[in-house]
Amino acid sequence: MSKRTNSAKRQLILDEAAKLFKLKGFGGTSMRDLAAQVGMEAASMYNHIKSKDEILELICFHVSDTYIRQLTEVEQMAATYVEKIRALIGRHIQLMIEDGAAVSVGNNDWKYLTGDTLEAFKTARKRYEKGFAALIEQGIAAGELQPVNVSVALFTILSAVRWVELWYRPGRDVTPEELEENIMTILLNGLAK
Amino acid sequence: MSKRTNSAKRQLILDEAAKLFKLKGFGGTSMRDLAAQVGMEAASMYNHIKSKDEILELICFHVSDTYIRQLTEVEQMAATYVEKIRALIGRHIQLMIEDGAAVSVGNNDWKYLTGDTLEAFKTARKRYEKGFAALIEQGIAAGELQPVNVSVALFTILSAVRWVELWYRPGRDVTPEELEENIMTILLNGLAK
DNA sequence: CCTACCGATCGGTAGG
DNA sequence: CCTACCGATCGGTAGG
Repeated sequence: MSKRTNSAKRQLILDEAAKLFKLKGFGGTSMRDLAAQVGMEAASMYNHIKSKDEILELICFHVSDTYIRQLTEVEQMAATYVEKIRALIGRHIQLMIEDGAAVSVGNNDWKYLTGDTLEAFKTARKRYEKGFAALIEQGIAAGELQPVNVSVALFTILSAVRWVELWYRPGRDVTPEELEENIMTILLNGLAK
Repeated sequence: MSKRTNSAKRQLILDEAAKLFKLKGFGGTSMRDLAAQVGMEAASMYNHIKSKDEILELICFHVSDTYIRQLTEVEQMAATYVEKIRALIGRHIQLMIEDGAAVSVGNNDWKYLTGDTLEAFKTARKRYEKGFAALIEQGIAAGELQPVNVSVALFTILSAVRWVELWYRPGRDVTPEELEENIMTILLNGLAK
């Protein structure tokens, strides 16, 4: 039971850290800020985590692991390339709605990682990008997609979806379903009539 | 002549600051880092700028002023809404190619602004968003655009374009013209055939 | 989980 | 434009 309590505290620290990093950036968040949010002294947090850097690592790799798992799921689907891309974008949006703070850290604060950890994160991200790019490339080759530059299409999609994490709140007048449908319409069918 | 020299140094400080903030974030960049990049001691920079916060302000408002000027230009064009939106997206991409570091700071580090300055920046950004949204809304009303949610379309476009600042380098195998054309195709005509 | 504290580094100033 | 330095705050540790 003490173990369950400890790991709950640890998770609380990670969750609050993600929120603060999103709000003020990794560099703009002090361990004293975080401690106040969690409800303990800064020194006490070191019973649950090793360092400020470890917090950043855990959040970043939680996000990149999730992304890669989603890619693997979609790759194994029996579907057209358009359907696969649609499924991957959908999962992307879903993750932002469910875990926006962590995604924000993985998008913006990963650059504060150092050494091997930084390299490992970059590698994970590149792997995801390559997998996504392959879907687009095959979709073009199969005649399902417009013959655009693959890199441009990839980053336009990944980027187009990013604002959700900054914007979406449960109180919005747009439901997650509408949101997903609207974004999908713009990216796949275009805004113009 | 001494005035010209001084303001050139000041500009150099601002340019190097934008690059460093983009690379390491405002919170992760020290005045000593910046001084080393500029080629003087930290203390000496205070002959050219008032504070670290002033540097951030100058960069952020340079960007927001440019955006608002571009919006005004486009609003005064005699053209269809689709053409206006196309023109505004084009200017957006152009600015990122020409002044990517400053745009990055205006996108990511504005949150380190404080007090009235922070409020003024938020107001400028909101003004730009409202102007852009109005173009989309009128485009839908005129039957030129798909009847999507205006906020979703606005942020999808603004966001879709943001990766250019992270990705574009003169050495890329894509020219600025191709880049613009490809992004425009995806956003306006859609990726799917 | 806290009090007390460490060395390092921060943004910025004084004085020349 | 530099040397020398300020008070404040940083991430983190010792010891209980």
